[in-house]
Amino acid sequence: MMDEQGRLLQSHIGVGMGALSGAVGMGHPHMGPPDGVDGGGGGGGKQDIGDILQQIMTITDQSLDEAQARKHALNCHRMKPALFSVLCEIKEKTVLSIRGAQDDDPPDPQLMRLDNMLLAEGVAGPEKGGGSAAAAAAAAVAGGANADNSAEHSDYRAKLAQIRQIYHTELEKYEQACNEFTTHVMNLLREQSRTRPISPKEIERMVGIIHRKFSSIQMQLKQSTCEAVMILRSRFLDARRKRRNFSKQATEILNEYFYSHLSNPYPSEEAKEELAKKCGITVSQVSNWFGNKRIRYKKNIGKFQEEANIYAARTAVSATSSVHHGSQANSPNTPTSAGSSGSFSMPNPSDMFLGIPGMNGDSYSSSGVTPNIQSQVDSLRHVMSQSSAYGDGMAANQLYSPPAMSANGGWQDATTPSSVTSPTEGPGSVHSDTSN
DNA sequence: ACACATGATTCATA
DNA sequence: TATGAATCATGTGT
Repeated sequence: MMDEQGRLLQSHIGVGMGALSGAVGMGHPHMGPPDGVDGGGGGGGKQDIGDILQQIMTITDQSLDEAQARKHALNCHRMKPALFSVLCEIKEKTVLSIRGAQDDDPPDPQLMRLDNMLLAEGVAGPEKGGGSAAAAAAAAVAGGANADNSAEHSDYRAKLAQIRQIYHTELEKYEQACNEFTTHVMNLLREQSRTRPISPKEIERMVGIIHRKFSSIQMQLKQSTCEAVMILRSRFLDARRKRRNFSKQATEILNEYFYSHLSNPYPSEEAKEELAKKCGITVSQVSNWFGNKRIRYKKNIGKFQEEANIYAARTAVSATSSVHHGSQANSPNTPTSAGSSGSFSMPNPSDMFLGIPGMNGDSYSSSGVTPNIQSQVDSLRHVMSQSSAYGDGMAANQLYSPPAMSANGGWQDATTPSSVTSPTEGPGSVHSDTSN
């Protein structure tokens, strides 16, 4: 094709010069073509074309004014539309063959993914609703807890809103820039289409290219927005980074259970679930809590003595209200662990009443003892151990050490295989009735 | 700023 | 797989 064009030009070079000036001079809209070249003689038409092409070729050599005038003249030339369309066609063929295939744009799966995610996160989509929905979802993922997450929620929401705003601002900016640029290019091309072969189709294609470019930029924006949201989410959800203490109430419930099952502080799955429900935390949080509690309690029972007493007394009192002796135990004295330290400090205090591995037949694990009784016993054990002047731990033991302890051989014995008192169990001895 | 409390995670183990 | 132990990382009180 180009060859043809070139030949066309070539063959007419030097021939048309004379006519050129004429044609240029004639270029007024209302003026007809120079002479009777109308559709007439084919040779004349060819030469005409050659002239025009020549003019186009040399237009850049002209001074600005001259060129402008010539442009105008050319635009008004009667042959212009035909020539233009031919050139467009030629160009179309060459250009299209180069990159025509890629025209159809399949919906980029990645872009769709990003869009979906942004929508799900509430960054894209409708105004506020999405954001809160996302926050709620995040909270749900966070672990069902709800009690006092509101502060966190608002924090999360605020940050999300920030991201959202930036995202929209940027998006709008891109959109606007894209539109501006598109119209600019379109105008430019339209303008240029007067002097060079640019078909509407090509303009369209150009616009498509521009849009693609911009949408790739938008994709980057979306991608980084997604990343930001992800980071925010992970920070928000990563409880380790942003640890929140459980509510006081939850801790109470957990402690209550722990100390009332001190002989076997291993809640069953059901128990965990119930505790989780009561505390507004997850089962795994309950497990964590008990895991930590056990190990920490065992590590330093003295430190927990007071706490143990409190809870033990509490449950004991509430449970065995009928029995009239727990009261003294819960006396808020034993302030410091001094009391406990007395006898328990060095060795493991627990040994006193726990870790009675050698006990006779207590083969029965929890199965043998109802939880109620057991917890009861545990509580009382504490109460007693404390109330009865520490030096006298034995007494308490003998009175209250429950079979349950031996059941698990004393879960805390591992560290302190030390002495073991004989825990004669008088199941009956201890007011086992009421449950906690 | 510091030490301590505490929930979570990791890894080894039975 | 549940647990113990060590550890991390943050919250909290001083």
